[in-house]
Amino acid sequence: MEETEEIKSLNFIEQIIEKDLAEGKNEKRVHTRFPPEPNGYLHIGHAKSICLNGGLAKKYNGKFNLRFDDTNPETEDEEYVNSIRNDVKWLGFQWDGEYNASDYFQQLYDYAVQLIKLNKAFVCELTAEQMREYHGTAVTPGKDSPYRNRSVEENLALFERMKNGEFPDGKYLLRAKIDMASPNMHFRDPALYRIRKKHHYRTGDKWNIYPMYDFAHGLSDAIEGITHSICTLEFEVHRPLYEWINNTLNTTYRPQQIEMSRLNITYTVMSKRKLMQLVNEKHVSGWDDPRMPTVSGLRRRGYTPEAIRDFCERVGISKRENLIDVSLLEFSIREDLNKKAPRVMGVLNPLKVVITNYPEGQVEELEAVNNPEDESAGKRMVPFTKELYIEQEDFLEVPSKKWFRLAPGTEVRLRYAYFITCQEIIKDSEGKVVELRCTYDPASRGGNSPDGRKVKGTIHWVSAIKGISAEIRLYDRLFTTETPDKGDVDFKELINPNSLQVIKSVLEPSLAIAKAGESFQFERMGYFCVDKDSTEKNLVFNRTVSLKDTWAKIADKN
RNA sequence: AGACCCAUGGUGUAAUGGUAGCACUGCACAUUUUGGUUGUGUAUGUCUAGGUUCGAGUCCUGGUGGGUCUACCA
Repeated sequence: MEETEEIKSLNFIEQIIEKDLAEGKNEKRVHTRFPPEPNGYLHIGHAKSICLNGGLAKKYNGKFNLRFDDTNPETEDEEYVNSIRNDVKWLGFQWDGEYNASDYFQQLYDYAVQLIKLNKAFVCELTAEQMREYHGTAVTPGKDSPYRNRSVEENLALFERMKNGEFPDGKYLLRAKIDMASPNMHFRDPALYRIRKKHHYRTGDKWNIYPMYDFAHGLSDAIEGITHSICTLEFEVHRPLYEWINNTLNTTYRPQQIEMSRLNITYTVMSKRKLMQLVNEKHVSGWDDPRMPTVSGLRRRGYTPEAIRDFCERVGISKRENLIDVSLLEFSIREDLNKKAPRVMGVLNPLKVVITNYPEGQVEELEAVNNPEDESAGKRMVPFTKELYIEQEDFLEVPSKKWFRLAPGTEVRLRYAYFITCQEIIKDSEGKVVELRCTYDPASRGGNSPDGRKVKGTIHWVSAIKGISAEIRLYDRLFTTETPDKGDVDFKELINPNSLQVIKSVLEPSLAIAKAGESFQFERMGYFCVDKDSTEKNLVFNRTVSLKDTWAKIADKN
């Protein structure tokens, strides 16, 4: 046990933590946090962050906070807070403390006052356009604001009046006094507080000024005693400012910001802004549309927390740009569902089969295994009748040499039932095959012939009279290209028009009592779960993911 | 352009100066009452040029390529 742990390699963040621990840094504490802004639903990139931060706290016997980074009253909302809590919990993580940046508004204000007193901040009244002008560019230094040398007293008075709501939005701005010539743009007297007379979903109308991210985030981390503050790569250039603020204000705790790369997955987009657009412009049915890479969408699609955690583990932690093949996500869910999902038979696209030598009106209950991967799942009975449905794609009038399934004159096994042989094809006026006449071998009951005769193919089936109908929603990737948000065309033009296909199918009767959220493997077809739209009268299933289909690959090649 | 960051098979990630490994994907075979699962095998890799060293994916320098920043968003 001890040995295997030592063999397992550490990611770069774990290496930093173990070094800190070894050096006795932070009183040997590990305290992480997940700091979402409540302005959208969580996606699988957030899930990765939750798994990392929550997992690190668990691994190093530390603490893990959930903190809503609610410093922008214009975009944030309670609805998002609730969905975020729900998603984090569902993923299997329990936070030690739940906080809000808005809990610290008074402390943050006091810190700002302190900064003014240290002559490290000033009230500026340049307009946004003027600011841009004074800001300089990457190659040219900026210019000092003409308001930069106000007295401490004047700054204090102005800042207080900003707080008291004496000025309109945008009139004044509290800025740090650092260095307008710094090559790091974030050091060019960054904005700390802006006037925004907006109702905040938690603090109401109490505040007329709101702190900016750079000011609020590092201080919130310090206030909570966070030791390792993990964020994504785009905040790398903010780190000197993050440290400047905590060092200048001489906070008790000095959390360390560590940046890692974002998660990207092929054939989807992973930015809240773009996901929001898909929702608002009705390209999907909502944040929880099963095609969305949101936690709620994946959940509705039938993904399990275990599969998502496994995926987040597999993608790894690093600082390079990456693009994870969506097949890795599919691997994780297949692996989990393969162990757990009960097997059933469902015919997606039915083709009628009449067993000509089977007694009219007879119903036999045949025994079927619920899960070959899990003996404890037990067995069930499936009704067999003279008229059945099989999958349209399991019959081919002119088969290739590698075809194992049904064709004129060939024999196949009906799973858990009988060997049948196709004797006759019935077509409609357009030449489409609408019915098959087959004979069965009564001696092959259960699926084995006493004479040892072998069949190459086993296909699934459902009794035509005992089967139940259901709506099945088949999902495909939401976009037609691997990286819809790269390149010149607008990502919405790359939406896959066939990402949702709704069909009417027929399922074995045991599924009549399936509950919303339950997952099944429809043998040979894939994993399906009951959608929340499902009712007793109209069963609705989502296809979570198809099974690996070796035959489709062979067929594709020809 | 300036600052910062990154560079290992198709993809992702290990190797912490000493045999380039693992996973996904692909391909092949075996097993199979799911063309599923499982098992076995296999293909493909250290961006480049120098340097340090007995020895470099790892350290140093230059180049190249990619990313980020230049919001009163986070």
